[in-house]
Amino acid sequence: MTNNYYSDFESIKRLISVDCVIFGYDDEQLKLLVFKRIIEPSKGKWSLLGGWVKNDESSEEAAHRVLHHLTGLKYIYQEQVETFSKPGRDPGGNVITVEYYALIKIDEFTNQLISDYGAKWFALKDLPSLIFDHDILVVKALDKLRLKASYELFGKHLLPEKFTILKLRKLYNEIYQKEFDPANFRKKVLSLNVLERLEEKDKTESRKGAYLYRFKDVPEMEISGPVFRKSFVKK
Amino acid sequence: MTNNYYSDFESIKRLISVDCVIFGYDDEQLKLLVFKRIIEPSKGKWSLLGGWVKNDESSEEAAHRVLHHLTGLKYIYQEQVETFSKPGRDPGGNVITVEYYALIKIDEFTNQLISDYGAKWFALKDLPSLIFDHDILVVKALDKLRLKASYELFGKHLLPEKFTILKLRKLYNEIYQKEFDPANFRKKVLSLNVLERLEEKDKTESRKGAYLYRFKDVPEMEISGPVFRKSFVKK
DNA sequence: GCAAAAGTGTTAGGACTACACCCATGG
DNA sequence: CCATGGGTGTAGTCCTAACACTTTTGC
Repeated sequence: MTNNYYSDFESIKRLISVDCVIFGYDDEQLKLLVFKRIIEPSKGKWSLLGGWVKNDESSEEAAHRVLHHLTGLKYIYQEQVETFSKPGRDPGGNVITVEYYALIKIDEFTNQLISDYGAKWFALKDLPSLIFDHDILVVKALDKLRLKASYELFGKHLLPEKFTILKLRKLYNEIYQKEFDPANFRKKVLSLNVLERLEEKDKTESRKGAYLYRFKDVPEMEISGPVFRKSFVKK
Repeated sequence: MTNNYYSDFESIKRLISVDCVIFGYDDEQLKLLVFKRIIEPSKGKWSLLGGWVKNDESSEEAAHRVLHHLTGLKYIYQEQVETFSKPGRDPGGNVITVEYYALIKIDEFTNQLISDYGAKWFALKDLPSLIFDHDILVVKALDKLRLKASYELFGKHLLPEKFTILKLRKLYNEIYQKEFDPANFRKKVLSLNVLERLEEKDKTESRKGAYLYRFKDVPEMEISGPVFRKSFVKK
């Protein structure tokens, strides 16, 4: 299928991989899924989920393939972050990596798959040192995540279908490592008009009980400016 | 130098290219430099500046190399945008492209180099259709440019060393395709404290004459939030 | 004097912060 | 009845939009 106008350049072809920074949210903590590497070099050390990009697929497809294979989920939110190509970044070969982050609802898939792969969820602050330049990749993914969460109401892909405003606020607290004011957070979030209140209350976190909300079924939440200004956080 | 732990994967190696969206600002218009393609396929059609990523270099280095070769400039501002890898995106072969945008001060390099390459500056609105997926790459670069210009005072790499507030405002008008209010723009921009007023006036644009400014010599302008809110633009 | 951009001042409104305050209820 | 989160209200602050107004100077 592929033409070969470029057949003179066989010698500068390179291996392409994808690396996935997998975020989950559980136990009121933002967590990352990392893996005990099963191939050399650095076999046995912690790394991000990776995989090769095959000839007949895009990096998006490759990332989706490895994520699907791991989790069994058919839809996984993923977003391209950045591409790393410095020679020597992978001691095993001259590999270019396209980085993605993925958002997983931890409650939706079994831990069986995780243990099969020697994987483990770590809270951000407990994350061990990772191989190669993967520590940098994590920082880049977090930056992108934070940027995204500042431009649109975020949480659809990390929280369960139904959640309280408190849960959402705690997620934001985690992402920005700051305490949002409960009253102001509530008003701001509801004013965005992207949440739908259900006629159901959750009483596990308060005597009074809090309404459950879910994200409205809109194709994409378009907000033409920052959701949260820098000063929206206390102190 | 390179190990070959991955020698089983020779067959999925791919060609990597860089494509550069080159922005310039001249005649009060934001312009793009595009090229008459000199190789097949699509030889003779308009395209972005591209080049192969060699084995011993990163994509950043490759982009810098082709930009330097074109312009003769030793420092060029460039930023990675996104990576495109869909099979078939380049009819000439199975090529993965890392996209960069670059900012050029049009007055700083000769048009000789440009004509040697069959290149031409186009104002955004006059841009012809480009080969492959390059039209999409241009949109992505513009999005990234606009995002950047909303988070920090922008123009250092597009304007001459010395410029008036009017020039800066017209650049912002161009980037956002909107009319900023002269009085408010001035106050906002000066309040950011990143510009230095020179004891020099430019009288070409008004009888009264306007002070020239330049960007202060700070390593990087750190602003922890949007410079311009969405509502900063008129109407 | 007039036009046109430079530059300053002012006012109104919107958004956000901080915090007070009431509500509901399980223990 | 009290502690706790749920939820509402509000004063004050900050930011900015809109626009009036003065300045300067070449023509």
